[in-house]
Amino acid sequence: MDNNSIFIEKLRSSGLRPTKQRLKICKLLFQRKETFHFTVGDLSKILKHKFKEKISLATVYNTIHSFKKKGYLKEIAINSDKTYFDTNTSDHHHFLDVTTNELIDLDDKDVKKVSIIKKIPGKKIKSIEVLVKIENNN
Amino acid sequence: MDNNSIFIEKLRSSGLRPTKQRLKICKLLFQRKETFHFTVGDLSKILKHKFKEKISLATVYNTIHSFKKKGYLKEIAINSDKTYFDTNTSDHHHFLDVTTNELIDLDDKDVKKVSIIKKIPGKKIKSIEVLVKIENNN
DNA sequence: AGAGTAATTTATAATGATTCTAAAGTAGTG
DNA sequence: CACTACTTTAGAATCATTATAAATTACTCT
Ligand SMILES: [Mn+2]
Ligand SMILES: [Mn+2]
Ligand SMILES: [Zn+2]
Ligand SMILES: [Zn+2]
Repeated sequence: MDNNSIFIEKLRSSGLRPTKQRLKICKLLFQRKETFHFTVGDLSKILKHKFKEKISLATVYNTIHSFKKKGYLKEIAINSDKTYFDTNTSDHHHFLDVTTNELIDLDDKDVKKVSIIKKIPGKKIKSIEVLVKIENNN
Repeated sequence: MDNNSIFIEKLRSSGLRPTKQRLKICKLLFQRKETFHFTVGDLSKILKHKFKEKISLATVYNTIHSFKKKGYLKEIAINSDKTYFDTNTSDHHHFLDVTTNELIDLDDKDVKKVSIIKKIPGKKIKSIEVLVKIENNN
């Protein structure tokens, strides 16, 4: 699987040069079966362990912001302290395990259709997202 | 309405001394019909305008954190940039007007019961909250 | 009321995540 | 190869929040 050339194409097609830093970050973010939820700090640490050549923290920030702008990442707010990003860019629901602080995507079919009864004049609904906090039994 | 003595009682009963700073903050937060959503920065500015004697920013932070610990305030995460607090401490849903960044409480009866189909072994649901982003029609 | 104490307030410093800056390096173009 | 725009980078700046430590205040007990 030559994902690298896929990433090169992906970057080029959105006007971003496929630098080695961006390609490494692509590999880390987009070569997964599961959705990845992370902070820039997390990501920077993982990059440090995974690759020999250092990527500066500023570059990680720059890259994540470009990717967000291009629609490859979504910013999510579950905790006021840290900024989280999500490789699943669709509107979707989450489990948040409050004991581990882990986020898990919920599929649309895992939640019965949410319907909002109240209307606000002059406003329309843009998205509906559910956050389900979970904790250990007993 | 001598709310002041009510607040004094409320504070005393939870082991907090009713200082003049805390009483002013109580007035600002809890003498409202509508739920109040705010940041500590917001609150500090309002206090500055409303009262002649200055309350130091450190005290505002201290007070808000004590109030949260005592269960009089709830912290909510809707934006990664800022920490918001909510005078409605129950689990509840929100409209977020993305054009004005304004938060509006949704009553339970404004949202059809949300039911989560997926289960995670060993975990139980602690809360379910819906965030509905709204924007201008047209 | 006055003394003793523990809680509180406060100015200020420290922290830590994020953003900014400006210089050096690199990719695409011809 | 040369040119230019884009990108990376180290380090500084920013800003919200937290920590510190000294001064003040509230409560308790005589
Ligand atoms: Mn938090
Ligand atoms: Mn944000
Ligand atoms: Zn997600
Ligand atoms: Zn609310």
